[in-house]
Amino acid sequence: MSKSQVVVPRRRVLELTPVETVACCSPLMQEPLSGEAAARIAPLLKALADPVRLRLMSMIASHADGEACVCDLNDAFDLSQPTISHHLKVLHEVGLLDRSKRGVWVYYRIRATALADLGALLGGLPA
Amino acid sequence: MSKSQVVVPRRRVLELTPVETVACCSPLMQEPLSGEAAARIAPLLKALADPVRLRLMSMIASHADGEACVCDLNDAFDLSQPTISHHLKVLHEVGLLDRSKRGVWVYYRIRATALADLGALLGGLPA
DNA sequence: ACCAGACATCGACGTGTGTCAACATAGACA
DNA sequence: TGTCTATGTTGACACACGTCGATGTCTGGT
Repeated sequence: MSKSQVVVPRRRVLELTPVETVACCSPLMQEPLSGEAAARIAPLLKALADPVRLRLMSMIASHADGEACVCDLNDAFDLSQPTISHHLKVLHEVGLLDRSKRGVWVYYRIRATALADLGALLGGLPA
Repeated sequence: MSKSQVVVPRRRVLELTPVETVACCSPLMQEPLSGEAAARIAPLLKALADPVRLRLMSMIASHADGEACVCDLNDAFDLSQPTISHHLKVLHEVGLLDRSKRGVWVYYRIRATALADLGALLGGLPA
């Protein structure tokens, strides 16, 4: 469990992808969400709220090394390459996927903390 | 395949709200999601992937007794009554909210297991 | 029976979203 | 240089979605 993954330190004040701003919030059930908090979290859920993107996340996450090449993902769906590229972009823009280019190939990797934070927010991780 | 997509995870054969069919699935990261699994889960996330509905869930959940009257919810937003009613319907239809009418008033209640299952699915909580 | 209040439903409008074909870009290699 | 392959981008389309005003449906009280 010591795999190299970028992982962010605790304290940041920078402009970050939306997912970075979620970890702060208490579980959904504890107290009413502010309008701003809801506006920050909703895009993350919206990014996941698509069957194709859900499968993409799942395929990337369960892939060896936790990353997957676009070429592999393309073949797994009966959709055009631009469509897959679009979905990956959506997931990347909200901060759920990291993107790294090696040679001609592009690899996507899930941000472990992102899903964990979202899950905790919904399920109320007992900790 | 043969029937409609009833797909019983365990023993249940009833017609159930979509949320009932989620609990069976292993965390997102464990193995690639099947097309059908993704198609079942996505609507749940889509229901939550809206700032207003997120706040509605949060307000209901954090309310005393875990339920809230529509009249209270209406006042908390700067939206028309039909709009709130619509959002509540969406959440109810996917099985995230229970609905009970007492007198003239309608009360909505969170399905605790629903959010927990979703959270576990995303965050990997091994419940 | 009637009226008033609490919610739901309907129809319509503007906007957002998933998808594709066509095109653009960027490495690798001869 | 030029060509091939892997991805991203653009423009366009149909469809879904959030919102509203108007209307319908209950229920309780007068």
